[in-house]
Amino acid sequence: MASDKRPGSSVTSFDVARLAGVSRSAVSRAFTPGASISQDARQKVIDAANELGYRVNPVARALNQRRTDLVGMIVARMDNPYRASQIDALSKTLVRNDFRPMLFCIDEGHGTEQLLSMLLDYSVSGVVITSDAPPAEICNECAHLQVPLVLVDRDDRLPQVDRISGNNAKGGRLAAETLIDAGRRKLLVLQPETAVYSITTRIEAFLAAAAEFGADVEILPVGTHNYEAGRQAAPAVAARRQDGIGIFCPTDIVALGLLDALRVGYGVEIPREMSLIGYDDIPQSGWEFANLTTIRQPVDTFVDVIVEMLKSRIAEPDAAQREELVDVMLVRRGTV
Amino acid sequence: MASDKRPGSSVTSFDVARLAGVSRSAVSRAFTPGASISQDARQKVIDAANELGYRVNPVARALNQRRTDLVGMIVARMDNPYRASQIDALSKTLVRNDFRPMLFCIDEGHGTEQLLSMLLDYSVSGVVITSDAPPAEICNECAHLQVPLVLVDRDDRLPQVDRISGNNAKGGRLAAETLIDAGRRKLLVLQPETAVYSITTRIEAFLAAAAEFGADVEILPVGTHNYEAGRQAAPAVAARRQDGIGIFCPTDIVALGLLDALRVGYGVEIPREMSLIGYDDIPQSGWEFANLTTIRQPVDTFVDVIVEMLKSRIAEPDAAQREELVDVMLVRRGTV
DNA sequence: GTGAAAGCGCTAACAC
DNA sequence: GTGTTAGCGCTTTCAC
Repeated sequence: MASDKRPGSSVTSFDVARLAGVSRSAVSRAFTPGASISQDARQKVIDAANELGYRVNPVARALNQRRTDLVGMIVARMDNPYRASQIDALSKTLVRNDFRPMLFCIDEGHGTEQLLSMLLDYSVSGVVITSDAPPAEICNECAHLQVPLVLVDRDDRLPQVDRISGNNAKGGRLAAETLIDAGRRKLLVLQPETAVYSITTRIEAFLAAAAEFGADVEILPVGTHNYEAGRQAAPAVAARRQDGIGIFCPTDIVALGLLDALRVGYGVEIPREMSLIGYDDIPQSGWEFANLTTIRQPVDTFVDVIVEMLKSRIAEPDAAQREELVDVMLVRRGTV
Repeated sequence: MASDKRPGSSVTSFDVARLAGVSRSAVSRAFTPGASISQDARQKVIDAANELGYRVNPVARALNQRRTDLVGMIVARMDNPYRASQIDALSKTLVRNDFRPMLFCIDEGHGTEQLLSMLLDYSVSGVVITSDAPPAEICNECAHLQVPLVLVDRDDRLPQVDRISGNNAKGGRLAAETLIDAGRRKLLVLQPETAVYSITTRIEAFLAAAAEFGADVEILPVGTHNYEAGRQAAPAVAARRQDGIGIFCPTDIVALGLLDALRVGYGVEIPREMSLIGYDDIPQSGWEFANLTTIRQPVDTFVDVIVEMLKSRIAEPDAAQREELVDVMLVRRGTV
């Protein structure tokens, strides 16, 4: 039988100790993995705790361990469904691993300072930055204070700051190969001016592969990476509909804007007149209107690795910086 | 000059007190709005604190106030862009109001028990439930433990549990009026089997208004409320293309699935052959392929009210239950 | 392996 | 107003 009285109420380790006939230290030890306590004592404590509905108070524990179970997630561009799905998965995985996710959404490096204090003041167990433009200042601060930090799709290389990204190099090359396999010899790549590490890497790999295959590549700058940016590129792209081009958009959301505007606004037939490939495999890419061929980044693997990294660094704060690459795969649909 | 030494480090109220030449209580008071302290003393404390880079330790504070600044956000269906935008906005607004958002994503009432403990153990300042199927058990627990709770688009009526929803009644009626104004006399509404309060209310209002205007209405059940459900309804809807129907989808994401499948799979011309109206105004509804007429729920107003409710209830835990309705508006695009 | 005692950093009563 | 005194509930030396 569990808690009989107001649950979550003020039953303390003291109460449990008394009922179990042990000291408060014993209670503490019973709930501390790896603590030095006899099997017998532990069982008595557990029983008493169950009877009283006791659970250790994480706030009190945090106060003297100077560490909470909180993990800060810093994220920008939540309007990109890919980000939303990352956060969704990450939140669930953190909880499964006994962490408590805090969510900080930012607008491109805005409100950073306040955020920084917040995280540090709460002595979080770790921080995950999944943001295009996270202030380097936070990264440095965390590294400095020994707060485990995982950077997602970022290229900052700081000692003891772990990194994870999709295999952008492979993805970029895959995109080029796919377009070339489809017979496209003239290639076009949309490059957001606000391009960040992951996108830049994809594009570089794309260019390298294109060069290798002897294909022509042109770069078309676009404002940023969202639907609107892709849409606005449509006139320039439509102007080249005679060329039988193959287009690479380093983010699905941009590809979708372009694709949509191309078809609706210009009646361009894809893939008859041109081929298009995106990156991320967001749900919308599978929608009928889009049916976009793209490169999938497996979100679940991402988050599993993130949490694993967090845990290892908590265990070994001084371990060498780690860097993981998550495999990507081609998702063939109808635009190539 | 701010923190000069390791910031966020172990500078305590004691250090500040010494430097300012006051007691630790004075320091505490200086950082407690409304506390009884002289302007002079406060200033001395503030100065000393700045010099030392002191910030009150929220964990320690939480321990004896038995309340943190944490607010739990419980959310399901994060894959719906409307939800993602709500969370994005809510997270930002909470931070602006000195709360710290924790995010718990759930899969339709899964993993609830663990979640409940979490929130209570951390003595959160409040909980916001933006989830189609949040376990009533959590609601009861919170109400019982005096944890401020705001229900978004839910109909559970518990004492001291505040509620907020869009004006679904107005929205449903608006949808009907819009369709009828466009000359549609035969109406069709897609009703998810998993329909929840907000959706049910919209549909009821829609039906009532339709009846009032003497229009025919048929209800088409669909599995749930996501893109796929809308898509699967396409054959049944396409079968009625001769009838010049006006369709109401109580959620944009469903409308988009239907619309997309109708056009791509059946070549249905909208709004020539039929009219379609959605609900939520998610970004994708403004995309070229969709250009969906819909009912907008202003996310910013939503979150402002949510946070305001949280604050008032923290101030007055025993106040009467409140219920707010956020106004909605018609967004005319091209599907009606 | 176990208990006693001493905090973690802060706030809340209570005198003054 | 202000300082003193006690805790908040837990973990952690340190003896045993």
